[in-house]
Amino acid sequence: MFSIGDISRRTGVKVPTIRYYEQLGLITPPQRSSGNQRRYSAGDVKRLAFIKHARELGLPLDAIRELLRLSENPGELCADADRIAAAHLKVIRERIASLQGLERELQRIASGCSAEHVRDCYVLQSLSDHSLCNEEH
Amino acid sequence: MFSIGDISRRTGVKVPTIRYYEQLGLITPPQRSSGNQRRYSAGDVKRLAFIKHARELGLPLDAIRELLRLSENPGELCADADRIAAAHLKVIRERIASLQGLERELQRIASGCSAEHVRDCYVLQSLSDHSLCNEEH
DNA sequence: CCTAATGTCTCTAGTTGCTTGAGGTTCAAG
DNA sequence: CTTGAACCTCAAGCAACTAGAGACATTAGG
Repeated sequence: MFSIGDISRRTGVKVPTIRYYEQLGLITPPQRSSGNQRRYSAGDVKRLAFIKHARELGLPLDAIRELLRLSENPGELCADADRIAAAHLKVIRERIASLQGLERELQRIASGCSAEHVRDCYVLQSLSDHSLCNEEH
Repeated sequence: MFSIGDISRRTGVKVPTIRYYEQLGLITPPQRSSGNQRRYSAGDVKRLAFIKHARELGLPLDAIRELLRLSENPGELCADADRIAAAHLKVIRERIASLQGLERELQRIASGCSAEHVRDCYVLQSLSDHSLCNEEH
């Protein structure tokens, strides 16, 4: 039996976040001590670690909810889990591509300013005037 | 004199977002028609376009607020504007690097599953067991 | 000039994934 | 038995909007 602080240290998930996950229904309400404090089992720790790991990989909570649901039915086909992972990979790749566009543009703008005063600042001019840009965004 | 819908179409910023920016003090409250509707000047359009462009580049609103303040004092040194742009570029690069780490890991996980059933699913196993990972995250 | 359609007004609440705080109770060590 | 840390609930705050309700304004067509 672990207190909420115990599983927080074990999983790296902060205490208020654990309570928040419980509120969302991602983890089931654990047993309580006689004084109404949460007492977790080893299974609860595993489940929370799963959530933590998935969050570190950037998966949104509703995808995690679905993965948890799947992992509770070991006999089901795992195509759904693969699909969720693949969809998320796609999202991440799109996000990277978009950020790389911004990176190029911002790099160009930020390195293009050789002015001293705000009046001639290329950064500010670029922001004012979209036509100074190379790419779409 | 432009209505809020006019400048929305001109800048691509949605109507409720314009009102939201006014509420935050990013744009000054415009004049009003006799019937209490907002009426904007050409200067307001420029300012809003500036904000839009900066948002498209991913700058947070408080950085934009600072850039707007700078651009109103043309005699000041523009080092601050350059610094804001450079700092944001750094943030973007870090975000890209972090996402690329996730991409590699998720790619590995997602392509490593050749199981049929959830019980043997490599995706779910990887999420349960952090030690199956190659990199930190 | 009237009417209908569209635009605009304010205000509130919802989104995602938490974090922070207030005000109070319980637990564990000494 | 006391003290200090950990825990409890509930509410609100963060970024950056978006969505909806219910009411008023504007404008184009007839």
